[in-house]
Amino acid sequence: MNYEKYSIGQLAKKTACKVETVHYYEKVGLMPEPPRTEGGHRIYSLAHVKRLNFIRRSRDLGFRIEQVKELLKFIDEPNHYCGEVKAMAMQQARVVQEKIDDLQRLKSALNEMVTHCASGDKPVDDCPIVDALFTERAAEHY
Amino acid sequence: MNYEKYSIGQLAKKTACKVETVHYYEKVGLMPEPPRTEGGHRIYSLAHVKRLNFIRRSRDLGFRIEQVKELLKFIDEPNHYCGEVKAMAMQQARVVQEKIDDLQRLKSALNEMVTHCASGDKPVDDCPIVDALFTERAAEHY
DNA sequence: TATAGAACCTATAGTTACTATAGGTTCAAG
DNA sequence: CTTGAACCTATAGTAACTATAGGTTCTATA
Repeated sequence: MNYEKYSIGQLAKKTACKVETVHYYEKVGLMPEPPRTEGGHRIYSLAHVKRLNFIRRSRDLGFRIEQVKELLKFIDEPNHYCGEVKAMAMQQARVVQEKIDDLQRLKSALNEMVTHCASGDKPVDDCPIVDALFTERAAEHY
Repeated sequence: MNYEKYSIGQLAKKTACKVETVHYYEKVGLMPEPPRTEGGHRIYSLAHVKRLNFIRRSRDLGFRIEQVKELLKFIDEPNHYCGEVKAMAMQQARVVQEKIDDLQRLKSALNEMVTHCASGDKPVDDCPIVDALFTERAAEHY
């Protein structure tokens, strides 16, 4: 009962995705080349809406385009098991956790700098933040 | 007593920065054009080492190149006060906190998906993770 | 001093995941 | 039938580098 057709603009609106991004996803092979009107305009169906939702959600979760391709392969090809998808999700969770840890360290460093800079009315050459930024880096000792 | 001179390769090693990156920083105006040998090779001094350390550390802390330029302006120009630097560090700490929050949400979403996917031996069309990824997005309701 | 090869030089292209632009065509409403 | 929104393709731009090509200079050793 759902044989609705969509223009690329309608597809984009339904998926909170820009038209140019849909073009781009087609170019890099995430979205298939859809049928066209006589005049050459793309015609999409509900399956395309779902697929684009999948892609956008995966991207939002931090999967890179190549990873999204792998996820889509699991869906497009028969004989794949949920475990493969689960493994990718777990791996992605680990990657995200590492990014969080990095950012936490970074924030601590910034906060510490700010705390040491009590007044803010010193000239810049006396600023503890600037001092900290000039500190030589670990690589110094290679 | 420190009038040592460095080639670009030595500078790069001392700052854990690639030679190409130094070229790049010069091109975009973070590093000054240094004196050259007769043959055209760049000659750096300790001041350059310090400046590059400052740049790299700022970048590591998540400042964008344009922000690093502003920080350097505070240092290069007279009559700036520590407070300006402090304000930028505090702003940067806020930006970092926002990124952390985003990633935390993202990780929760991934973990929740993984938890719902108990066994992993189901075919992909039954996978709760795939289901979740197909879920239509908020923008649907625009 | 001659020479080999490491290090340097410039300029350009590639990376990621889009976004923006230009210049032209088609569609749909009135 | 006209108008203007939406569409089309192709190309360039974004951030912050990294990599490559093709050529020159420096420096250590014979």
